Amino acid sequence: MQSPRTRIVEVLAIAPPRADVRIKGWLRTVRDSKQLVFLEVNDGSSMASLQAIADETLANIDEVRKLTTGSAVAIRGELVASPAKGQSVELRATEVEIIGKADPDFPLQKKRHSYEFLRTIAHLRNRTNTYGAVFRVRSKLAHAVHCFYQDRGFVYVHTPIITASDAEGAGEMFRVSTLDPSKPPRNDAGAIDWDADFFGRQAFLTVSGQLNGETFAVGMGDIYTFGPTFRAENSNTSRHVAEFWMIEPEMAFCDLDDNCTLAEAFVKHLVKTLLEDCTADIEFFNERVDQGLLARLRHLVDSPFERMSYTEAVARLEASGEKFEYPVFFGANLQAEHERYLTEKLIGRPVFVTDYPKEIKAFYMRRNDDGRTVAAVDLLVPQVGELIGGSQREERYDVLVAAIEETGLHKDAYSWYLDTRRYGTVPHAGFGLGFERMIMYGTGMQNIRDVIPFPRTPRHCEF
RNA sequence: GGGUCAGUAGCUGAGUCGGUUCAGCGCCUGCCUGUUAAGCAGGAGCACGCGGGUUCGAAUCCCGCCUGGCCCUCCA
Repeated sequence: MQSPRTRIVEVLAIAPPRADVRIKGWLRTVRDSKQLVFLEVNDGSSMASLQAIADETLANIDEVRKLTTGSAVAIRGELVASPAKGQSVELRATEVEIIGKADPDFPLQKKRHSYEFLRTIAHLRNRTNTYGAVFRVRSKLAHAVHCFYQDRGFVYVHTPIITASDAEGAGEMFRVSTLDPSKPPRNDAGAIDWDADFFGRQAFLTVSGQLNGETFAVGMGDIYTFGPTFRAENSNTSRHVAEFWMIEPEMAFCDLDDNCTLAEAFVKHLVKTLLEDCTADIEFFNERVDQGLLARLRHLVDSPFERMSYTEAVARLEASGEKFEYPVFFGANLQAEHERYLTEKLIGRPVFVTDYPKEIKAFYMRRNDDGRTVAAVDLLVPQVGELIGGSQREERYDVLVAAIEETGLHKDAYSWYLDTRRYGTVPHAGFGLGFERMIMYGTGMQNIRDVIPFPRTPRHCEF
């Protein structure tokens, strides 16, 4: 059994003096002189490190003196008020155990590295201030997601990662197969014989748990999913990854308006959690990453999100006089430049855009009475763009079948989905929130590859 | 997939009207100091992404390729 340790976040909260404090962690820096060696130890439990002082009374002081950044140590000593500036307490070591030395070529220095470089050492970057903070925040937010829904009586549903529905229209999918790609079995017609594949049919990684989630909502009431999602799009941008996490609540007896209300409460709850439970980390981001962060987060919590229809959004964009690369007109997809202008310039905070033309949205979205729009909603936020996409679902069987056929899909493939509209159908709605994009918004980090531990993007699947 | 910018020591950058590469940090050695991106002195380390071409001579000009960043498309 290993000897006990106290996490540094807890040690820093102790009122000195306190004898026999034991910590374990990794050295952020070592400053040595003739009599004293200053060891800055971080164990990931907090932004702050603990300074330990070793002197010549230690038997292994010569070894300690030569310790390099990145080495793992266990230190035992007395926690005392620090006589020098820079820290309120420090650990006067009576014992320094060298657990694991770091080779001198440890790549993390005591100075700023570029995010690009740190991505190439994603296995080590959690040992930096920035990424340590990012991943502590990520963990807290994940917990907050569950708290929010569990407190409201939502049921957490584990929708499948592997799916055979290949036509949800949410993007390119990764194929899941056990066939040998160099010599796949062929049928008489010469085509690949998917019947011989593992599932006896084509299978893919899910692009959304929504359709499965819906089936649970219309039976269990309010449900949510929270899991990985996959898109095989060749997207090379700062806000797209091939594997990301998404939260998808789905509510029975719920319309688009209720949907927006929940989404707003959800986002605000996550931001409140950040402000209350991640204070040190958020302050760090506010100082070093995005100076406007704290003000923006506080403002978000206090003010209602804007809501406007797509029709109104188009009208306001047209009236803005702004020159856009892509023209704005009813029926056009809102481009990133339009969305950014809306939320950053025109509104200045998060905005729900609702009721899009049916032609540019998915088949399952509820047809509005005007005959030309559907009950869809996107939540646009400054810096990040689209944070949430959702809709009220088409609960009317005939209308849904017509929409499937209009889209050119085969209704047979959706028989299980259509069953929910045959057996006790009810109005229901839901949305998907991109977890990484939420973290970007909450931390001010500008690249999605820097808020997920090991990002998967086109041509990148290291670690 | 399209566009655009970039690729110089381990890292961050400087250097280009073409003429034997620099600085800081890191690393090694020593000194000094309750230090804190410690300080001081010394040292090792890069022929400049790869391949062609122009030239007496190219990191610096031209062509191709590779890699990365960003933007657009896709969406979360």
